[in-house]
Amino acid sequence: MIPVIIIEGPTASGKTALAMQLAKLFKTEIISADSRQVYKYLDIGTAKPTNEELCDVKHHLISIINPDETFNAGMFCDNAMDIIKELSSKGKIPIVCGGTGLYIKALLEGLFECVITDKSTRLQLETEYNDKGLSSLYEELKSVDPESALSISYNDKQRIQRALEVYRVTGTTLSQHWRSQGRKSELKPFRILLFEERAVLYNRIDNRIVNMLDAGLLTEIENIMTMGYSWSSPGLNSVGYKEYVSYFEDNTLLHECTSKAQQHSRNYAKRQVTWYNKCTFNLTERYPAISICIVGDRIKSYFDSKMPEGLNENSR
RNA sequence: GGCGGGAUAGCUCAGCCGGUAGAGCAGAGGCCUGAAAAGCCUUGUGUCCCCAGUUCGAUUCUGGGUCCUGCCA
Repeated sequence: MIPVIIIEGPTASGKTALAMQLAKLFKTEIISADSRQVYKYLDIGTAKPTNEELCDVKHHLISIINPDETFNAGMFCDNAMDIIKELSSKGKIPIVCGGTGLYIKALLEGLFECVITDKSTRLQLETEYNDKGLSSLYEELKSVDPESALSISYNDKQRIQRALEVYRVTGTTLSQHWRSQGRKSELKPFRILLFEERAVLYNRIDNRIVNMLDAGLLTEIENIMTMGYSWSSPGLNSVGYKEYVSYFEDNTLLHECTSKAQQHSRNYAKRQVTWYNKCTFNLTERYPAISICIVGDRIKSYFDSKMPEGLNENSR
């Protein structure tokens, strides 16, 4: 079992700052579990660590793909596991830090075996959706994989298409894949959740968006467009960016876009909190109230006998 | 000043020929197995601006008021 420290929490809860402090304390590196920070050039709006922080502590899975590329939970797991093993072999406890709950769940619990690299089926399903409508796709799912259809809403286009895609490509239903999926995790995680009172968190979020503008968010967007990317690039479909389409394209007032961005960030934070409600953590704390020394000790004693060879010296 | 348009849920607005009212968004709660900052589910009693009139009954019609707003001056 490989020890890893995992830091989770809703947006603007202080994950980056805590990760920095723990990385220094344990002389280790950080693996970002963030579906947006993987994008190059989207720096300000995704609240990436600052250049200074990136120099200070080595970060992984940040700025690794272009705005017109896609990333997913499977790619995250593959990449993250490689890095985790590498760090672990050097006697370091990797710190996984990020707000993309699915990525961390996938890392800890695994995904079923299904590698779909060809995008033609997905495109085909999109065509069928446009031609015949969602209900037709849902009917197909009901006949092919009634079990999955039962748990997927007839309105949930994304999941209906996904379930059909899996079936068409692999010849096996999604529910069957899940049933035969193994759940052997190689990781021994120490999970930390950063929480905050709703009102305080919302306030932080609102301020953060304003600070992003001050930090040059609009210029960042203009630069990305100048590089040849467009609003249809997957990376730009992110909270804190997509709300500004109308500012650039339709002359919508800046403050209207900003208040939308704030609103969507709050919605996002709420969804994250709901997700975390059913996860179990070794430590639940507020930032910056959290004491690094105490957390450090808790982590050390938790891993105590599970430390890889040489780790104890490294962490002192 | 003249001619219009409007006043309905926190916000933007629907309400056909009169029977006390709904959508989207927000808010609240929840779901989540390769798009997850995505996607989805549940949840809507409010002086229908005020006053009078017509009517068995008015948010809905008529008259008067008040306040917004557009065009012309």
